Amino acid sequence: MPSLTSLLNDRFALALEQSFGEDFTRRDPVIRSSQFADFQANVALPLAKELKSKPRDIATTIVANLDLEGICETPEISGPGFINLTFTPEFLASTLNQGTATEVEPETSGARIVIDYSAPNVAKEMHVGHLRTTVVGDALARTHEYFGNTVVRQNHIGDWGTPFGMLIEHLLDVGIESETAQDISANPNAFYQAARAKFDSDEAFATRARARVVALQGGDEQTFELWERLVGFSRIYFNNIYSLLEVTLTDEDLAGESIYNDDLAAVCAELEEKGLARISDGALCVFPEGFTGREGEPLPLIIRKSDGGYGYATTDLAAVRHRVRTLRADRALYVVGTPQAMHFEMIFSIARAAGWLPEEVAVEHVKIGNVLGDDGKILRTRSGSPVRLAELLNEAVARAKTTLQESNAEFSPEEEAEVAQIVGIGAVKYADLSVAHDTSYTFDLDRMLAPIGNTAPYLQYAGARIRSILRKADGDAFTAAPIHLGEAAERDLALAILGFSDVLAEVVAGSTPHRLCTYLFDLAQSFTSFYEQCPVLIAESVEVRDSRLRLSQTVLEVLEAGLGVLGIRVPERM
RNA sequence: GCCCGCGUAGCUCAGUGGAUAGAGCGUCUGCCUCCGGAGCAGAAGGUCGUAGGUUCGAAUCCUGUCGCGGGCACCA
Repeated sequence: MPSLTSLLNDRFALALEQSFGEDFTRRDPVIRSSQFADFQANVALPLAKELKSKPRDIATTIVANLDLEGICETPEISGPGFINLTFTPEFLASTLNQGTATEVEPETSGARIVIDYSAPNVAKEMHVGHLRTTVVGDALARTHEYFGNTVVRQNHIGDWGTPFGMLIEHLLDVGIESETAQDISANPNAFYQAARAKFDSDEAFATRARARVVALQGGDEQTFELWERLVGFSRIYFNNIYSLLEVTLTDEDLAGESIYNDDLAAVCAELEEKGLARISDGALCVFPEGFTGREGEPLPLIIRKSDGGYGYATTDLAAVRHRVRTLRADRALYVVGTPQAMHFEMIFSIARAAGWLPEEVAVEHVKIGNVLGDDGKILRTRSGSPVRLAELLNEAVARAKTTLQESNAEFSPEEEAEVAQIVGIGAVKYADLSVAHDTSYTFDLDRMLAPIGNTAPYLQYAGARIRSILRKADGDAFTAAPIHLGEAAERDLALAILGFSDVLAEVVAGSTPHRLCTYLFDLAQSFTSFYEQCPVLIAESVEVRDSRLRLSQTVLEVLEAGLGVLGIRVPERM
């Protein structure tokens, strides 16, 4: 489906050239936002400075040269520099009749996008903090794929480093085949906390743990096998959560810290060779330009600790290198919490300086804001521990089920469970996606599951309603019928449908899934409004009925595609 | 102390230098003889923290200031 904004911008570029000469054809697009209702074009901005600010005259000149025959009503100058455009129903209808609304123009797609998201820790519980990076990252991955890009998912799990000494020793203590060990895959925190407690209180254990870290990093075979067992238990846990969340991550996407172990020495050596790293207080450090610490002194990124060990900074540098060199990224997204902002600025800056990150490769820290409790602090349970993700998701599904039971619809137990899953999980994911990813937001399960407002259930309900209509439509002869847009509500709905490709491109360009949420909510509202005003199945004629059926079906396609790239399903009934 | 981010309706949040700053929730008023009322139509509600500056035009850009959050040497 052609993008309405690019169509208009082409026409405007032509009019600008005819009005003021070639210099103005390569200006910024005139139409920037996709506010299709009361389409407004602002033409003053790119010209004001050169033309001594006579916006109304400029607009008049442009309108005189603007050819929108068959697309819009006569353009109207509605203020200084403002041109009002209204699409004709015929143009909208014929555009809809031409093709598929969910089709994407392949011009800008085809890039390789590496997306780093989720990143839980081995032998640790996932909490709400992981929820957002997982959900947002997965939505971005799906959106890029839908858009036609190749996505390489990277789940940068915490599977390496000092905690593994104590975890492995604890595993040996409780027995590799013991129930306690198996329990990691269901309840990892218990295991981790037990190991931690022993490490803090038992000096002999702590000594063993430290020795075990050395053995692990030194490549000791038996230690490595124990480590693999631990990771294996956790993998089961991760996959259970991912499956509950309906997230696309698989074992093939696992790219934990451990895989960079063999690169760390080389990373350090290369930085030293290039004169970027030097020893400071016994540690090998890089001092990237523009970063200062507490006393205004240059701030180091420590790439090799004074004890010879490596920290996460080195791992992240190795990861950048790997993503460009081996994974051949055109663009890399790091869907990671906001507190890491400075860390990644330093990493990216050093990677550029070291030549690992060429100019043409874009890297982006997609900052994930904190999830807060209603006290405005990071969400925790009453006892002060982070909220367990599994519990939270089960609660959402349980509440969705209760709502279903209170509704009029009759469900079989299987169907009820299925729909509760779709709605409950969809609600949580949508809540994470519908606010800008970098702002922190207040967690409120009741609001997420509300059937009204900008929530997943509202959108799903609109979809289920359309499905209900289509089920009763008795055949699909209407799919070949032409769409006519007689009513204002129909025209508004058509305009909403045609905004899909623009929004999708915007989400891909700016990593902003919440824009898609806003769009879909607006679309669903346009549909319910249309639904109230325009009878579909009981329309006055077969022609109108078929036209409206097809319009409804198109809305469903867009809703499903849009929610689909967000990782949310539309139930058959709810 | 320095750096980064935020401050928009009672609440939760959008807002890409453009018109009279928008949604949702909550509140209030209407609407089921009719395809699914988990809905729809409408109303009230704002000195965009604050003081300056740039601009034809500022919630948006710049400077100061107040408040909140986060970060700042061997954890990740």
